[in-house]
Amino acid sequence: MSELRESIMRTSLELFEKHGFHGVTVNQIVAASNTSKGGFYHHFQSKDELLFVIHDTFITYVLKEAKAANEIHQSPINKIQAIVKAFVRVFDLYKPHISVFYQESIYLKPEYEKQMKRKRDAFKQMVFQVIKEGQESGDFRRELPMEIVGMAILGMVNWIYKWYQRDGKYSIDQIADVYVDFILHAILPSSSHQQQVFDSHLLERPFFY
Amino acid sequence: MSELRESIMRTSLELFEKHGFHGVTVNQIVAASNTSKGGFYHHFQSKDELLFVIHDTFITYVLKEAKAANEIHQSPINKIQAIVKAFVRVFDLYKPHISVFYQESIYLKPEYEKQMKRKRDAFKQMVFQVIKEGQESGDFRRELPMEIVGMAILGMVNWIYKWYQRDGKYSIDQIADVYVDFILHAILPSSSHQQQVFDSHLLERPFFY
DNA sequence: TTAACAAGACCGACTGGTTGGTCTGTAACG
DNA sequence: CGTTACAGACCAACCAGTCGGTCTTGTTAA
Repeated sequence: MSELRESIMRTSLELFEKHGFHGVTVNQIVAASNTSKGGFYHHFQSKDELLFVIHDTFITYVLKEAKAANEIHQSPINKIQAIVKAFVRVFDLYKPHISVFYQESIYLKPEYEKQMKRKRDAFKQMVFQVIKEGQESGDFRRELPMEIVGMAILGMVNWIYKWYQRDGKYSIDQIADVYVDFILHAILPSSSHQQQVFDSHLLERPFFY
Repeated sequence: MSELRESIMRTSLELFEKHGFHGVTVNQIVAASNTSKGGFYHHFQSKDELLFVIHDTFITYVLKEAKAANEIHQSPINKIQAIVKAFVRVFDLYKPHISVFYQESIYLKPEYEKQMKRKRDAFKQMVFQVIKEGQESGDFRRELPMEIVGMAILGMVNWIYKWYQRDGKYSIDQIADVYVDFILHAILPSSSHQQQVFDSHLLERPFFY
């Protein structure tokens, strides 16, 4: 790919994360990328396209990871574990993308917005499906409505972009493990706790206990 | 207070929620509020002040509710239950405020931003404190780091603004009850589950079980 | 080897439209 | 008659996007 194109993306990502899409002008972007208006508009149709590309980069990755996690494992317990772990880890790789994604998605042009919605929904449906399977197989508690549990899980993970910092107190893997433990305790029947928790990777990696 | 001022706030809130702060011009606001530039700037110093007032209205309310819930109850279990319930219910009352709050807070002017941060932090600290108390008293599991658990809870609740709809499948009280159940299962020791769940209000209001 | 040409990459002054905010005027009210 | 509440024409700044032009790189043919 083009050197300059990559540079513009990296630079604008930082700027957008700090000041928001509307808080950054194209002139600022080209200045920070050591290029010009001409250079910018040679590689991007518009400022909006730049916003879209940022969105697409990250959501495409998440979707791919989730599909892989879903196919590799059989039981709902292992599936949800793998999806959550992969999902949480994404925040270490793509935090700037995600910040922009959630802060500015409202400003995507309709055509772009449609594409995003399709991919977002595909991911959401995968999570819902796993929970449903788990409830039907009896691995998960049946008392809790699948949709609310699903949104609770998506919410607690998505919110990570608001507070996670790479040099913070906890590593992304520690956070992922706590989240998995938290979620499994919440959705597994009480009787299977002991067993399940000890089966999980939490014992293999006793970071902070 | 002034009739017009309230009208402007209501109207702009709807517009901001739908199109974002930058997607709405002052002219659109005054048109939708049946007033004029003069009317607007008679009541607000700037468009930014309007954004601030929206933020402040909601966060002040949340803080008040949380303090009340915290003072009324003694045990960490009841406290966390009450705080979560109150917190979730806020999304029914103030969903537009909250949407704007989380989407556009990045654009607050520094002076406004400072005030917001103080109140947000105060709320966060209350949640952290309750979890800490619970872990120290042995009511909550001690294996999970308080900060991560706290952010998980804040995240799953905060995310509600992305999907909750008043005329949706589940009422705000149902959602609140599921969240409380979900959280308590996650943070209570396994042994106390049976007991706790039956103690909670979940049995008093068997909506959908 | 090199001159001629083409095409893509990049430059930056300029513009047209938009937008937050101001200012002068006026009507209602007490 | 002064003060508050509002109206609406106006303005200055800003900003995404354009456009004519230059520079670089690759290709072809003599």
